[in-house]
Amino acid sequence: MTFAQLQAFATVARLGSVKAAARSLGVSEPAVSGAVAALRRDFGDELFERRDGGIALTPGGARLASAASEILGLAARAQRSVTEAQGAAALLRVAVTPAISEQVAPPVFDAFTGRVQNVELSVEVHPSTAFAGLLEDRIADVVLGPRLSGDASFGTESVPFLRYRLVVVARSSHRLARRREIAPAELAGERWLVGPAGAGPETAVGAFFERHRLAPDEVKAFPTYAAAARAAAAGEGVALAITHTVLDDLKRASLARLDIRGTPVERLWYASALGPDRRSAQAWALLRFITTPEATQAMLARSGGVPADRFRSPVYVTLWSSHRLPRARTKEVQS
Amino acid sequence: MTFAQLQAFATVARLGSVKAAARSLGVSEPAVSGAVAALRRDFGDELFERRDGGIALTPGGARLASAASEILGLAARAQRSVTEAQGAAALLRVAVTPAISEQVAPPVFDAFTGRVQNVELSVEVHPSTAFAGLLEDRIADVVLGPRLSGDASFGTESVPFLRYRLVVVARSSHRLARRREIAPAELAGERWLVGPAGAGPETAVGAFFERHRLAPDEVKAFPTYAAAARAAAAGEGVALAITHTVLDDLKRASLARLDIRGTPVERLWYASALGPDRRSAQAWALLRFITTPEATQAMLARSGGVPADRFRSPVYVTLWSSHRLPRARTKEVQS
DNA sequence: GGCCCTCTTAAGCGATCGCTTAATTCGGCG
DNA sequence: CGCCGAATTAAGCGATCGCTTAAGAGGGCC
Repeated sequence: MTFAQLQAFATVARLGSVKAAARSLGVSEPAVSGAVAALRRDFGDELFERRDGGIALTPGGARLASAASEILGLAARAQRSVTEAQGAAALLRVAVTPAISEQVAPPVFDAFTGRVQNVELSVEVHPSTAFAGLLEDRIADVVLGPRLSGDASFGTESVPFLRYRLVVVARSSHRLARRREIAPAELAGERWLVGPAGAGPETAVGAFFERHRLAPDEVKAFPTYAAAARAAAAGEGVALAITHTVLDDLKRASLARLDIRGTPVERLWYASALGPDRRSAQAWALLRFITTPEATQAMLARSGGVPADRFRSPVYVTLWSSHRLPRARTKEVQS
Repeated sequence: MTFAQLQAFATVARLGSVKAAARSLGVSEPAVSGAVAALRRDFGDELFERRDGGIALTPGGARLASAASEILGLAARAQRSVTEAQGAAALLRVAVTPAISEQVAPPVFDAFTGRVQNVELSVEVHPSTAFAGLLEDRIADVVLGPRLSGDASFGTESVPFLRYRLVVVARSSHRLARRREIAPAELAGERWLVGPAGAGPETAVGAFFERHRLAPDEVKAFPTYAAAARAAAAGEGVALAITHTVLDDLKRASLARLDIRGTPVERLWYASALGPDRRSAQAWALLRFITTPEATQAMLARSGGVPADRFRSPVYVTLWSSHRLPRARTKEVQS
């Protein structure tokens, strides 16, 4: 698989004809046909077949066409981005959990880039289970989320940067809203409204379930934590929320805190990076900055929104891409 | 630029040493060094330099390392995805606007995949300005959003699938909440809360501004439309909202509709695809389905959330990637 | 300076790429 | 059937790839 082959196939898929693709690329027909033949061998898939005048992509061909477009787009972007980077700002790659992405990242990164000169941030959203690999593979310089667990933390350093409290919330008219000291088991029958990360064991909700041996039969995931809280306010169920993000709703009584025993749950978020000797100057700066009162201030200020122009900056945010980390497998990838 | 070269460089960046990378890849040091040298020539960037024992990436090198990881990951995923697709479901690639993505896509796609066998959906979020190119380049089979404009619609077919109304909303205690027949100009001084698409001319908000010659000096963008509505309920400003998504808030009076002259604004969303002869069977199916009462029903049902397991399915969602569409430029990309 | 370690350059070699022209196969159509 | 357009296969050729071994080049460090 080469870039030229992908380019040829992508063009064929786009134009729906080998002949047209050859013309468009300025080469002969067999050149294109040969490139496609090579891909066919590689993938063991016909990719497309002739069908009444035009061509019809096979399922595999459709996937490859999609991937090829993406890869070529990325390659072209890389070209631009590298050449534009001559003497430009250093790139600091940060990975965060979905919760942090929504609830504290925008203001704190805003403050950071305002404070530190010559840094450009790239933020990606990943499940915390991937964090150790991201650091080790140098795909991220800093990760923000729960502390790296046990053996995964080898060679890394974590500093806590924010303490937060989790409470169970529901609509004010909820049957448990006026009760005191409620046993966690009473929540068993509830419908749980969770964020985009779901309720897996690596999430705060999952940990809460595990701790209290809850196994709710109804869990509904929302594309954002704000949407989950909103649904809770609408009476659709209960949610585990970070206190300072729902202060307003509690005050306005559109949400009520359920007084579950064992809550509020206190937790810490950590900033992690590789060891001091394997860490860029920018990573140092972020680790220093994120523990300052200024950063804490920014995170606790009720946000949820960012200025329009800044939000539209070309920050690449990938949600739940089922992204396999690249391993050293030249032969397979390249073949 | 070849995959092998990218692999070599990514490994060097990851391990912080040419020697270690060579060992890891199972080749000699000059092999790795040579691959990096080729990239250096291509990009005209040093990529990294020796720095006290290890190496330090240049800004360009950091960008390339990041891009290389992504490209290799994508390539590996493509391998898997194509080989897994043997006799599998056909892939239907749909592009939607941010608004549709949040407010109608989940239930309708849910209903569609439940109805139509043997289809796998891939949904990407793009600004509607990119739609014509996505169809023409066969990156998307169907796009959902505003009608394709004038010359961009050549060779395509659009069918309207949902009529919706936009109203201006604010907190119930807003100074304009009890007024009638308000002149749009009175909104000039307000702070506008908009969705992730911002307030560009291609958005509904932007069109509203233009129509009434409003040029608000304060526009705040939120990562979701739900968050913007929530902020409006908190009194942070006014928002343009789709009526059926805020029915609950209006009923509970946590939001009030402002009776601006010219509102409600009626608009239509269209499903567009290439002409009938250049369209896959799956695209046909979606275009047919999306105009059925069943689909309309699904879209209007108040949602905002999707079942947990389905949401975690490997649907690739890209938000505001500043993704350049690939053009036929073999020489440059491949060099 | 001398030594070690790491990265880079040089020279060379087989395999593959990417392209060409020419011939062949495939499918629809009168 | 015979024709035609489109796609593929075949054969060949120069350039590049990707790798090797061998020989420089550039720093720390004693």
